[in-house]
Amino acid sequence: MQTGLEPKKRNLYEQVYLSIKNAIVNGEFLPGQKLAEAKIADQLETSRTPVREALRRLEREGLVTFIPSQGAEVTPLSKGTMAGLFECRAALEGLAARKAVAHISKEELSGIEESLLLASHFLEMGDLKKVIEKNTYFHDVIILSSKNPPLQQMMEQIRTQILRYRRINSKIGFRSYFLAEHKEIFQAIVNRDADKAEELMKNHVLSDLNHLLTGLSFLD
Amino acid sequence: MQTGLEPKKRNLYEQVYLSIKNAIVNGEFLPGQKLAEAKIADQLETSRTPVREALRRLEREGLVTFIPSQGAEVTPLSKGTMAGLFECRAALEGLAARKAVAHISKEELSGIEESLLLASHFLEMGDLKKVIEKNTYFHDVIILSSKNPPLQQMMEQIRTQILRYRRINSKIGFRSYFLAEHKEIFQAIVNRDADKAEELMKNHVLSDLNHLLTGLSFLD
DNA sequence: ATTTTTATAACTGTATACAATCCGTCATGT
DNA sequence: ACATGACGGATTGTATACAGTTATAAAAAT
Repeated sequence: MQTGLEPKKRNLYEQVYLSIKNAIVNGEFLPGQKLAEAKIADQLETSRTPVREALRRLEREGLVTFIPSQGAEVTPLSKGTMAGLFECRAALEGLAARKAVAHISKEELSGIEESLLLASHFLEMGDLKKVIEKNTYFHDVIILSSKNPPLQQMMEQIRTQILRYRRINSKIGFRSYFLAEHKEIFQAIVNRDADKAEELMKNHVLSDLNHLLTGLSFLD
Repeated sequence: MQTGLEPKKRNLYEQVYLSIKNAIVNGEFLPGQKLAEAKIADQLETSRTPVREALRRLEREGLVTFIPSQGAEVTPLSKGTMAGLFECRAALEGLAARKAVAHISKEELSGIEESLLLASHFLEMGDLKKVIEKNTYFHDVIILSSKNPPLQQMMEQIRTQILRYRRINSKIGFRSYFLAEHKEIFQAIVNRDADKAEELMKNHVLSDLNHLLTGLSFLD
């Protein structure tokens, strides 16, 4: 629906998709909550059609679960699912690190190097937001430099799902040694040691899982 | 659309989904072919709505690609994508084998053992259809026994995509030693050797990739 | 009081109508 | 001859109407 006053937007369904996605990841829509199409369509001042499409796409990403003839609900959270997601992430991101050794470019490498320095800097400054940003960038580059599109697509799905688990216990600070681990992985890639890069990345991810698990005692 | 004569079907969209999926995997819809919603809706004697939903779901599984404002097309095939898919499969199915060591049940184990014997039998008899069936069963059980739902879901997506590449060169017989590899993996699981099970499974999958690549010289 | 039945409301699933966009063709001008 | 632009057809994107199903709750029966 276009009122004519607002700037014209193409891809209405994309907007709807992003709105719902944010609402879920940020916890405005709670796990298990029912998502009635008409209600959401009203809220976003659009019709049911784009909402349906958006919900289907979110189902694809695991954020929404469809129950036949009963509609969609926000996918519930569980420790078991989280562990499963992290195991997959460890396997796939380990693979990404391995492939990165062969395919990463000079520019990508120096991008990582710079981000590591900046992360150290922001960590000293206590700017956690920026630290997380650089942390994410590190993983972004390695996944991209794997030059494996199916891998990238799967990792994107996994990461959005994992984000929900991070958000619900954002109280937990991050592990102090994650930055040292990043530097080690970086070194392994620079040294063209694929086995080591993969192994370090796997452990890094699984260590992240353990850290997160300690803060989620109330789940399941 | 219901004529009243046919048996009543719920989940019309499910039917549509399966029809299109089969058409793609079996090569009736060719890679790159444009999929006009209205045309398909006519063919299947339904309306555009279920077709749209089915296409979105197929997009999720990588069989269909959407180009904004231009609709859907059958995802093209490429050697690069195939290699990417197999690398992911190797990583994830390796993980599955590792987890199976910890989680597989007595029944699942004897199920595998029996299927291996049957496969040997059918191989001697030259019943390739049955051999492939037992082959698939072997992988099914291991993936299931990983007891990791996200892993299972991803593997399902990967396997349907890979199926397309198998179909286009079904001329290639399978490798004679795949059965021996299955037996080795089975032994590693029985012996509770997680490292070995993972390693063997990875190599098994990558060997499958190499075998398939030789028959696809015309791709890309 | 508890259970069963029935009616109604709410919602999903499907069909169709309408609007916006894209693509190709043909005409016009240089 | 070639580039440019306007028109028309086809197709996607969106809205809405309608049908079928499920859930809810009130009424009836035990």
